[in-house]
Amino acid sequence: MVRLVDVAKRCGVSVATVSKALSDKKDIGEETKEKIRKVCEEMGYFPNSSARTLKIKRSYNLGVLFVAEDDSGLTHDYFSHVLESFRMEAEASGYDITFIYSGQSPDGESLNAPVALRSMSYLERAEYRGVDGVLVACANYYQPEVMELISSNLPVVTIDHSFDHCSSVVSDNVRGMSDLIEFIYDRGHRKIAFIYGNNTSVTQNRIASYYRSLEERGIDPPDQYVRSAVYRNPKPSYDITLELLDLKNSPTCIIYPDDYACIGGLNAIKERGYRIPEDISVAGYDGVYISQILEPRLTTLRQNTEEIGRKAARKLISQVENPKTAIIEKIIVPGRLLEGGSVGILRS
Amino acid sequence: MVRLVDVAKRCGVSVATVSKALSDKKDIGEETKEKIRKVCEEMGYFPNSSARTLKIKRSYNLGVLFVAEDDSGLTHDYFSHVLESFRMEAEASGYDITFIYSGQSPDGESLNAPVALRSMSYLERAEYRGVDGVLVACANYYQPEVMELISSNLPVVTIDHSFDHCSSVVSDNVRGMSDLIEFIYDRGHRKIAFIYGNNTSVTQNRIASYYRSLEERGIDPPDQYVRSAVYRNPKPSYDITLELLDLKNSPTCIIYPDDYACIGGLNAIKERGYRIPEDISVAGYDGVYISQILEPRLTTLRQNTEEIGRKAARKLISQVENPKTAIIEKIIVPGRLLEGGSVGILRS
DNA sequence: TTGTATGCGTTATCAC
DNA sequence: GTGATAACGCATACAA
Repeated sequence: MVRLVDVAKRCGVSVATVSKALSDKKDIGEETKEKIRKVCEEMGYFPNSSARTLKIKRSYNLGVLFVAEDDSGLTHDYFSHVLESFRMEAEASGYDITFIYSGQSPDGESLNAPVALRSMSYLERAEYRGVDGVLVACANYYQPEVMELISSNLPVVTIDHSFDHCSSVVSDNVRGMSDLIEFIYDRGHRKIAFIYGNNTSVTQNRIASYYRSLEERGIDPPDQYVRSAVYRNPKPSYDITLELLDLKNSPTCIIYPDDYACIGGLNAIKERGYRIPEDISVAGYDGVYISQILEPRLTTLRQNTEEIGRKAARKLISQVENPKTAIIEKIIVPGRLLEGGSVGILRS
Repeated sequence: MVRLVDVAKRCGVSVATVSKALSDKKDIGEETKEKIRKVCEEMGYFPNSSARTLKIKRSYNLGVLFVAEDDSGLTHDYFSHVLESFRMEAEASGYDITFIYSGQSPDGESLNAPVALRSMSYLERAEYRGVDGVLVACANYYQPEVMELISSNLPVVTIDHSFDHCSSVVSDNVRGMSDLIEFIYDRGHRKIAFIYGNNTSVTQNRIASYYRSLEERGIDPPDQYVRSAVYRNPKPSYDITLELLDLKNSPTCIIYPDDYACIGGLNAIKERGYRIPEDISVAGYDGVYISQILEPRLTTLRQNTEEIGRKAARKLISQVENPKTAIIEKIIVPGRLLEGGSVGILRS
């Protein structure tokens, strides 16, 4: 590794001059700057981020905390897309990304901790690594450890959940669900069932929006139509679908927690010998890749993960770079209806 | 942030004593150590990783480089699973993970670079961040920038591609394909087509293994049966499937590049009005989640992503921690056949 | 057994 | 305009 002093020697100037030249300070002569830049190029000089961070207390590194309910971690379709977009935007602004996790190994002992101390909380880990800010995406935001991080002085942006004291980027589930209902209603459906996922604020918004959208259209769905299942898990949706199909007053369209869960429904429907969308209509949520390569393509609501990730990165970075003028903000990102072909037109 | 000097003061000892106590050096009294540890706990002390890294030249941070062909990045199913497993193993050993990327933004200028210099190569970025080692997963390993990284002195482990001078963890594609062929053959199929993906060493291994496995069974597949398509893209596989179905001597079973591409095949087959597996059999590759919730479940070869990620982390860390005794090694991880139901039994 | 002093590579403050 | 020099927080060789 070539250091500042190496290029200083080569240029016949002091390290201070080189440092200032590279920061483009105005008290260095233009010719000197030019020469120094040239030599840096030649020698392949880049600063040492640890030394730099130590000195200026800015790491140009962002932490990412993701705690899924089912430990799916990075393999979670929705989050991995958000993260990818977040990463690209952060990178474009010169920031690196480091995962944050608590040192809590399964057995409660951290094997190779930097020092012989108890394991760190998320916040401690973030401070230890000196990240400038943290992106938090979480199934359950009310874990004490997560709350500690969110309540800290570190810039934090949360995904799909809002706190008073911290900016957030949330997918517009209210609008999403109402768009979905509108589309389904307009195709003639009146008996619309909704199988929802695990209890989170996202789910609550979707349920509320489901009821409200139907109410606005003079529909009061029976309780049997609103059922609880599990995100990304086809089995519960499969079971409930069979039950719904067996109702004497069965729905003509079923909305699922998400596209994966919807596949459980597809299997149940196939098993009963019904065709989609001729005999029964279905809709998913998320608009994941797979939903659009199935035949028929799923009617679903594509969440705008690119935009969510990008906005989250921008917000977090602006908070890091302008702490004074940063305002707490809840950014709502609308999704887009993918019409697909799984919701049929109902003639009365 | 509470520093070493803070706990030193509180304990009435010097920073050196505290530092050594925390590193559990044997030249510090047991009572002193105990007291220091207690105070650290109370004060919530944790070291500053930048300072520590600067001093000892070990960051306990691993870089991850992933360059996909299609910019799928983290959203790539196979890699995200490998990475998740890698991450968990690394974390269990006290390592953090940072993404490595070149500062090359689309327009060739890095907007917010630490200093006014040209953008960094992967290697330069890794050195800049001071990572202890790098995991490389790449569609094309022969890019100069990737080669530079792999040829450097930094410990590197590659995924699914081997170089002489650098350890690798590879999925056993030869065995995987032969297991698949064996299963299909044993169910009575003799006319087995193979649609393969983009040209990589992985693909080459699968093709070779396909030919060899058939040859061992006295089968010489016609050229029309071996076709080129694209990974994770259903369209090319869809098109080719139609062509295969229209052959006068059409195959009884088609093997696809991967499970996603296979879905393109399913659609083509459905469109022709054929049933799976009664009229035609199909097999995928990868064993992604979706493949096992479809009906019928796909016959496919599940790559052991957990094991690949875990082994890669272990290998990389051992290389970092024991550079002297580290041996270059190619670790081959076998997959597992998922029988599914998409390959039918053929009676002659 | 503990403390003092030095340096890791950088930036920033102040002289010159 | 440029150059010493003192931090930043930590680890270690060496003194005590």
